Parts: sequence; structure tokens; C-alpha cells
Amino acid sequence: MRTRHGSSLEDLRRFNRGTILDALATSGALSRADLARVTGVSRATVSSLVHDMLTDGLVVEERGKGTPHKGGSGRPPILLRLATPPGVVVGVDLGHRHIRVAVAERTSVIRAERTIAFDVDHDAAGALDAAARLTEQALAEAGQDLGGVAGVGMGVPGPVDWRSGRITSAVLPSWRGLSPGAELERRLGHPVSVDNDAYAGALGELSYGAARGFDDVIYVKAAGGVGAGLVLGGRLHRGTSGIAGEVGHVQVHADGPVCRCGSRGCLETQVSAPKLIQLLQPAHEEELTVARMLELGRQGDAGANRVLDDAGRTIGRVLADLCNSLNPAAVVVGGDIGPSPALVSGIRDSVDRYAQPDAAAALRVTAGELGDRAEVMGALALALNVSAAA
Amino acid sequence: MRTRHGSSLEDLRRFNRGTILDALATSGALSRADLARVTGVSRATVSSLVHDMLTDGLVVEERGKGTPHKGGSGRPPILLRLATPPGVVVGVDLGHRHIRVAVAERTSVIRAERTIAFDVDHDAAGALDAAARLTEQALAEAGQDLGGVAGVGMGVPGPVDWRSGRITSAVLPSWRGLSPGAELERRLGHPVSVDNDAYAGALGELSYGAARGFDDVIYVKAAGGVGAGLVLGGRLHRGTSGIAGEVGHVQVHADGPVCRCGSRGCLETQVSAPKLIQLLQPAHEEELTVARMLELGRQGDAGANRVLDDAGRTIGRVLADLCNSLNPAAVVVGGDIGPSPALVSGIRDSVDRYAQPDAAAALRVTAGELGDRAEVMGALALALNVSAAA
DNA sequence: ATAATTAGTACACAATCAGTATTAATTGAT
DNA sequence: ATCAATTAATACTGATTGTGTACTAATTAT
Repeated sequence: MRTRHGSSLEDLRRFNRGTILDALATSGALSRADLARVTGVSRATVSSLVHDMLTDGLVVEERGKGTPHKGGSGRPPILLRLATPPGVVVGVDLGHRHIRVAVAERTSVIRAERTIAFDVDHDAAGALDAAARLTEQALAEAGQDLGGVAGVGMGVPGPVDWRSGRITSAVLPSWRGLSPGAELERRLGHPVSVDNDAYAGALGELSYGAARGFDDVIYVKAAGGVGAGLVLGGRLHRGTSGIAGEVGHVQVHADGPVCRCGSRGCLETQVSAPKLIQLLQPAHEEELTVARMLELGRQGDAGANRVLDDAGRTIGRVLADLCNSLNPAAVVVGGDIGPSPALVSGIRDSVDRYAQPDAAAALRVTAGELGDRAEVMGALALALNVSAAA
Repeated sequence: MRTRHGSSLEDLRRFNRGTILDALATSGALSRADLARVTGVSRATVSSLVHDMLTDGLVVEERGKGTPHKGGSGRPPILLRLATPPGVVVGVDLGHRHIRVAVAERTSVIRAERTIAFDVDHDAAGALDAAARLTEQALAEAGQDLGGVAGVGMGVPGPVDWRSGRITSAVLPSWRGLSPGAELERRLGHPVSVDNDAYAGALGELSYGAARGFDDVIYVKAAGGVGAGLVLGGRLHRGTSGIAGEVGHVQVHADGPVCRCGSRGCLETQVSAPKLIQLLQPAHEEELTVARMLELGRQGDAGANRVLDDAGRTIGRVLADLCNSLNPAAVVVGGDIGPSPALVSGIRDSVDRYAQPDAAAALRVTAGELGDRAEVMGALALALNVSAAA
């Protein structure tokens, strides 16, 4: 149920209106009677609120259509649906090595999309320039211009202090101290909501993907690095300084190689996508890529599946401890190696082995539903200011 | 600000009433005008609500007293204070080896307290019998009987499924499958709210101790076992099946001794209070106890401090990973060895070493303020149904 | 056609909050 | 001592809102 509002009558009405909009957002199309049943608000009030919302153009009636009815007889309901608000939202996903931009209707239906490879890590300014250029291209393809933009969200490959909007951590020199939101805003002339890429992915899967409806979820992004977005109590957990979920730098080998973070034997040094390719390369003549590795896995290549399974077990070892502590309902695996069944089953095996039986029993481990779109969908959710934000 | 309520006018009024009660609970004594300023509710509404509350006996006026005034002139305010509601609340803390019962006014001022040593782990039924007996004794001391009890809360040494109220995990045979709340209710004739002891401790420190005012806190209970209560986003995080915070069974030595949970090398096998005493005993002729060990540490005994410091480092190693994931504002150390400065500084050192610098910098590591009363105070908070519950 | 059933609305009503006097109680200046 | 100034509390009025009841609308089954 919805929460959080003020103390006046006006607030109360706004609250009820929000409850109805939420119900419509999750259920698609409902009649006024359905809304009254679902929300607990009386039919008369629903009628009144819906009337206002129709006047404001927030919802539209869907008359005469199918009008499916349960009992058989009775007056057919007039279904209500959220109106697609004018304008579009823009989602920007800055990965370590790619930039993806999506332009979507405010119902989050994607209208245009652009992806390019880019060395984001080492050229922050260039990446932001490219993102702005891609945004303009995608807007043009969608038949829009910057004036029609209602919101912009962005995921960036590093921890963001979500009060100041600055990149706090020192992992990527070209990003250090930067305010990526302000930077993109300068280029687009529109405010930008920013979160790190793992949070964006979590938000994407939470709003539109495999994590929908769960209160406590760990979203793991396994790609060039390893990060996590934690959904706790139905909300994204960012922590005191906005760096919660940084599981990539948990030490898994005391005497492992030195990580870019300065520590030794971090999870990230063991299971990053480049590392896996490096492990697998000697067995192949062709130049391997992540996509090729996953394809080999699908085709049953033992080496590829072994590498992915081992990586899953290593990640699962870390997640097991976290699941012991957090007892979540689901682990959703994303990132570009996330779709690998071998990786997911490796995580599952490791969690089953190392987490407490009760925690493991309550846990569902799945690949994300959105694939490499999770982050950009999350960026769209940020732009739409969907409720799940903290 | 307060949150969470329904959609009707009645709900709105209840909400505003709650807002006022909250303000009074935190600020002690306020005039109606103060309340209007603090809560944002209009003076007229505050007057009306306060009138109702006076009629119901929820608040009392404090006329003529000091009546401190800011400006100097003007009609002196009538201060309002929460009335101490009739009746008392009972908190029961079942540790592994002790039982503690407190009877408190509903303002959480403790009226009577009883503590005994008891082998709770191996005799659940006996422990509950003893708890009921102690409750009656403490009630008598406070000049009350069971009829005057307004609420009972209890912390138990094992994970509780907080929907069914049953002990879920299999760690303690005599407790397996038991419904301790229902059992104590049968003995006292009064409903009992139950949580595990680490949650109770967290709730105690959150409501009355070192964790007050923080949104994200890890409370660690270091005693016969090691457990944690996680406060995330200002609320106790119980997880999907109510077993969140079970950090005692994180593996810290792959080839360590077998734990009572069946796994090997669990944190609990390395740093439980009995284990520390066992480590320290050879250097002493007298039979050591936990209290004596802490006293030795205070007196500067190198061995005792070394053992405690090492234990802190081991715990800190586990907490570092958790702090990387959760980025909390504070770690509060409780349990019977929690007051040891060596333990706390060991945790601090380990966290500084193994957690990311940003997460460590945001973190405050302290001993709990409530000492061995944390759990029973948390049980009182449960009984008072203080807001922090999930 | 008619009854039954379900959806949606109109209207009277009560609950609630806010704004504006009005009254109350005190200080300080004359 | 008296009176203005100041702050607190309340009474009253008015507007907004949600609910319940009665009513109309639209369809199916008989």
C-alpha cells in the first residue's frame, strides 16, 4: 500500500489520487468499481477522483472494448487506463565500455534506442559528450526534440553521493570528483537524476523485470566489474554515503592480485568479464568476446561453462554471506554475463552450500529479465521518478 | 515526519493525532502553539486534537509551572505532557545462559528488574516457566499484578518467524518448532510480542541507546553466540523469513572446528565468550568468567586484551564486508563482551583495514549505551509497540 | 418483455482542517 | 494602578473531502 503524506485534507486527496494512479500503473486497465475494490476507497470517491483525473487528462476511458466481465451479466465496466502523458523521458546507461540511450514514452514504452562502444572509464568528458549526442539522435528518431523531454535519468559506472551528485570514490581517475548529472544537464539543458549503474539495474529489474513485487532483493551486476543494488523493504538501499552494494571489493583471495581499488584479491579481480575471457582464451584460436563466450556456453562448450560456473560459485560465495545477513527473497543476476545459465547455477550452488539452509530455502536465484537493458530501464525509472527511489 | 496511514478522514485524524503524540514523546513537554509549529498542523486542529486527548487521558496539562517564555511577554503557554498511561509493560530477555525480566511504566521507566542464570538453550520449557515466575515477582515488587499489564515483549535466543511466531532454525533442539510467544502467553494470560535477542538488542539501542537517530545501523551482539540486528532505513530489517542478521555463521576459517549449526569454521566458533575464556584460561589459576576477563582487560592485562582485540578483529573482518554492502552510519557493539574497549577497537581496526575507505570513513563504531540491558529494553520497546518495528 | 446483475453517479451528510475573530493571561511602560 | 503589547488558546465559520444511499445505466438470462 502507499505511504507518506502530509496532514491536510488536500494531502489526503492527493494521497488517494496517488493510490489510484499506482493501481492503474501496476494493473494496466481497471474499472472504477475495480479501483474501489482494490484500493479500499469508496466508489463515490473513486468516481470523483477519476472525474478530476479525466479532466486533467491523466487517465483515459476505454469504452465498449472487450469489456471482460466476470459474472456474465450486469452493466459492462468502463475501463480506465493511464493516459500517455505528453513528452518523453530519456534514460542514459553509461557502462564501463558502452553507452546506451533510450527515449521512451512516459508509460516507459521505448521509442528509440542507441548503443555504442566507448571507453567510458578513461574519458568521462568524452562519454558525456557522446551521451548527449546519442540522446539528440534518439530524440530525432522518436520524432521529438529536447523541448519534449520530461525527464532524464542516468546510470554511471561508479558510486554517486546522491546528495551532492558527485562521484565519491576514487576508482576511476577520469571520473573522480565529477558531477555527471550537472555535466549532462549542462549539455542537454535539462535536469538529470543520477545513480550508479548497479542501482540503475536494480531499479530496472525492480520496476519492470524479475524483481517486481519483491520486498528484499539483491541485484548483482556481473560485467566489467561486479556491483550490487540492494532492494530492502521495497526500496533501493543507498546507505549513509550512497555507496551501499559495493560487493566487488570483498576480498576472496588473501594473496590474490592487486585490484584497481588498491586492495588485494577482490572479487572483481577474480570474476570480471575480461578475466574470464583471459582464462578461456588459451583454449581457442579466435579472439574471444563476452558474447562469444556466452554463445560457446549455450552450445555446451565445457571450458566456457566451467569458467562461468566457477565465476558463479565465487560470486555465490560472497552472496551467501550477504544472504545470511539480509535474508532476501531473490537474487537477480544482471550484467553482460548475467544471462549465462552456468553462471546463475554456479551462484545457486554456492549459495545453497554456504548460506544457512533457511536463508537459502527462502531464496530464488534468477537471471534478470531485462538483460542488457536493465540499467537503461532503471535510468528511465529514475527519470519517471517511479516510487522505488529512496 | 510520520508516515503510513489509510485513505479516510478518520485515518487522517488518527494520523494527525499520532503526529502530535510523536512530537510529545520526543520533546517531552510542548504547548499547543509549539505543537502547531513543530507538526505543521494548524493551531485550531491541534487544539481540537489535544482536547480529545485530554478527554481520553492520553496527555496532561502542566499549568502554571515554570512556563518558560521566549519573548518575555505574552500569555504563558500551557505545557502538555504525555500522561503516563495506567498499567505497566513487561520486557523479557532470554539469553543463552540468563533470564532477565523488567517491569516498566509505559514511559519506559523501569520499576523492577530480575535477573537469574539459567541454561536457557537446553531447557526451553523451564526457561519460560522461570520467566513467568520472575515476571510475577517483578510485578509484585512494582506493586502491580497481571491485571495491570498493558503489554509484554520478549527476546529469545534464536530466529523467530515473525508471522507464525515459531522458532524456525534448528540450532537449539529444545527450542525447535516452539512458539515462545504463545507459550509465555499461556503462562501469563497476556499476548506477547517476540523477536530474537539480537533484534531486541538493536531495538533497545535504537529506541533508547547509542543508535538513536541513525537510519542505518548494525547492532552486533557478541556473547555466547554472535548475532546482529540490522536497522536499515530507520527500521529493523527482518528479511523474508525473519532470519536476517545471522552473522554468527559466516565462515571465517575454511578448516575450522565444526559449529553447532553443522557448518565449519563459523565466526561463532572463533569468538564466542566461552571460546575466549578457554583461550585465556591457561594463563590464569583462578576460574575465569566473562566479567573477570573484562575486568582483567580494564586493568591492562595484556593477555585478556589481546584475546579481546583479536576477537574484535575477527568480528570486524566479517562486519567490514557487511559495511561494504550496507554502508551504515554506525556499528553498535553489544552482548556481554561488548563493553570491552579492546573488542571495540579491534572491530574498528579491522573495519578500517578491510572495508572501503569511503564506507569506513562514514562509519562510527561504538559500544552500546545500554550494556546488558539492551535486550530487555528492546523487549520493552516491543511491548510498547514503539514505531521502529517492521 | 422482465428480472437480475453489475457499473457508475447525484446528493445529502458528517468529519475534518484552516482562517479569522475573540477571549485569556501575562509583561512592561506610563 | 492602568493600559498597551504580546503570546496562547478557543469559538466560529467556511471549504474540502470521503461515505452511504438512492438512483440511473447498460447488459445478460429467462
